[in-house]
Amino acid sequence: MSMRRTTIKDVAEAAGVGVATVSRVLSGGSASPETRERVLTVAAQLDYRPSALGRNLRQQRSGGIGLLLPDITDTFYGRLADGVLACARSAGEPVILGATGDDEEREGELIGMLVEQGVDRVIAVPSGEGEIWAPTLRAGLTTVFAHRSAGGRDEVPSVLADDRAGVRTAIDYLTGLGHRRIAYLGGPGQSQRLTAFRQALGPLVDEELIVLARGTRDSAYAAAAGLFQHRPDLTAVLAGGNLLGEAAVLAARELDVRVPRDLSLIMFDDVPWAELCSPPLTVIAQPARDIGYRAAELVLRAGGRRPRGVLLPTELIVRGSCGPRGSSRSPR
Amino acid sequence: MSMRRTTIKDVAEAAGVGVATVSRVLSGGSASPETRERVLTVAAQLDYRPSALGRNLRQQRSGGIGLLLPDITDTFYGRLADGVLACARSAGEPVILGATGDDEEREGELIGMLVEQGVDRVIAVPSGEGEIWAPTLRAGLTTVFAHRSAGGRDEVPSVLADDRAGVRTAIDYLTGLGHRRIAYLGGPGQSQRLTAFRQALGPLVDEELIVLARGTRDSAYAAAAGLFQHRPDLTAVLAGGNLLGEAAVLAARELDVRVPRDLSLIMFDDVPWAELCSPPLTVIAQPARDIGYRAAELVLRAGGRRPRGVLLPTELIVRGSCGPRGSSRSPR
DNA sequence: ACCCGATGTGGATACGTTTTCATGCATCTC
DNA sequence: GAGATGCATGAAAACGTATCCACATCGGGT
Repeated sequence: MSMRRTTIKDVAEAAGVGVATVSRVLSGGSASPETRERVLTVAAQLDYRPSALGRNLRQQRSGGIGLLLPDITDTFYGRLADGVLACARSAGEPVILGATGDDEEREGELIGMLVEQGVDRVIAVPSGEGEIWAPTLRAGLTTVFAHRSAGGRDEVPSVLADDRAGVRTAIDYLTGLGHRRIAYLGGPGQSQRLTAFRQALGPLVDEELIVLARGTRDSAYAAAAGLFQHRPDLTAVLAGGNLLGEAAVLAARELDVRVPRDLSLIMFDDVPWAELCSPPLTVIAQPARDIGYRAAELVLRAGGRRPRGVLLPTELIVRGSCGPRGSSRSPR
Repeated sequence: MSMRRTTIKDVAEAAGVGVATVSRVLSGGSASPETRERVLTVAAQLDYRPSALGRNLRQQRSGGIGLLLPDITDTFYGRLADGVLACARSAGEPVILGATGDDEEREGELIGMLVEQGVDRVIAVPSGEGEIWAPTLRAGLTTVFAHRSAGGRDEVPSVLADDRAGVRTAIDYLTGLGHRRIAYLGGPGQSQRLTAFRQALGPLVDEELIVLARGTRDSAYAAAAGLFQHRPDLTAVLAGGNLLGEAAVLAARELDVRVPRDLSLIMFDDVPWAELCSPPLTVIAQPARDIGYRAAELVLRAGGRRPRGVLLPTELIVRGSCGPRGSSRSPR
């Protein structure tokens, strides 16, 4: 009833050769044409599939590539994951997914699990400053950071969107419309964007208009609502992520702040619903899928090389959520 | 420089026992209290982590669980995946993710890859009627279907949302508002919902008002736009998924069909942006995360048992996209 | 006092693969 | 023609673990 999987031994026997030869033929090693032919036909005939288990044990690594994301529910990371999957599939490599929830401890546990599984190639959106990565990195784990680079760990190549340029064009656009009091709604692990914001705004920057939220919807909403209530004089907001943008739209509606008349809104990340909003949201589009794909490429063809990171362009997509500075909302 | 991982042998040596004993202690087998103690402390001291590679090869299976989804970009599947991840993490099991794109061939390839990896437990949203699953199923793969059940394969337990009830309440709601010409926008692999729609509508059903799209945004938009243009007399639409709903909103806006005045719209699946739409979308919420979690539970504690499937409740969330039947749009 | 069962233990084996090494054979070089 | 060189090949080892089996020890029952 339950028959054993056909192994390399069966193939060798059926083909009348040694197992070594079969292994060589299937791994692209050298073999005489007739032997190769025979082995291949026999293997096909027996529907032989090499067991990854045996191979992994032998070469002390499980081919797969690990993917650690803060939240697979976020469409941005969904698209990123999709890119990774696409590239991995074309390479025939399995992808092991883990959700860190932007929590360093959980991230550490997941890394441990990956190592235990013999995974030696990881793509990650690092949660903290990357201290957790130090020991594993030293142990020889091929790592590529995506979307965020971890502070100190600049030995890890990273695939990033050009946040600096994105923020700059957004700010230029807003100041060009006459805005001066511009707020920034930030999420976790985006120091890059935050400094770019400060830099782009220059002397106009108002530290009180910079609000950071944690990764959850509630936290984002609280941050947005608090900001709007506390500073009715602001006329424009840059949301550093689709979650923040969603919160901003929601809070604005709740507090009767009209967009774009009372408030101009730009959101990082172009999501499908940005067009469905009313008004449609002006966004800074990030090539999420490409980020994932490129990261996978990097981690796959890193043959001991330590490739330089990649910076992908962003694009300002102007829709309807920004307008010229009108009369700022009247303080109550 | 590069030192070998500590193996079970090292632990055995350091503890002065045999490898078998160490293995037993760590696997919860029987051992004398003092031996157990000693082994555990030594193991902790050496920071020993059992290699999944060796274990997998030995017991001819790689603990992990496979997860096959049509599209990880879709927030519904994102939430589903999140549920699976949550459950798997609490069990310490890795999750191997694959995106089928609702394509049977790709699904087959992915199954093959999983089997090759030694994965023997799979959660899948099956693409077709499930014929591809027959051989693998017979080979002893523990499988649970999520969100969809495959036609013939009723030997596979499945975790589903109660589509029938969801469709019924939606239709009841719409007919209660006076609607008679109700259209259905369907996606791939949802025969369940479609038949429920026909059944709930009874004699009112108009086959011309049933439109099926493929899984892509373009296809969904084309279906919606085509439907609206072709049949200006319809007054309500049930979209069988968030992608279809998105397309419907977009097409309606493009064609100057006002919601809910000209057209009432109900969408399957409650997504965050449903509230951001104007008007906010009335939806049939599905417990996507629970579906994933329950499926993972099923597939994890299936100790040879073949558990019965699970049916999870849906909920009609009334927002602002449905209204009483007004004057239908005037045919031009 | 003897036997028997229960219990704890360690040696040995097997899992399927890749890779090293030695062997045999054919071809080339001087 | 003898030695050197190259190539195809198979036997064997190794990867780290779980489990089978044999053995020893101990306690209790007859």
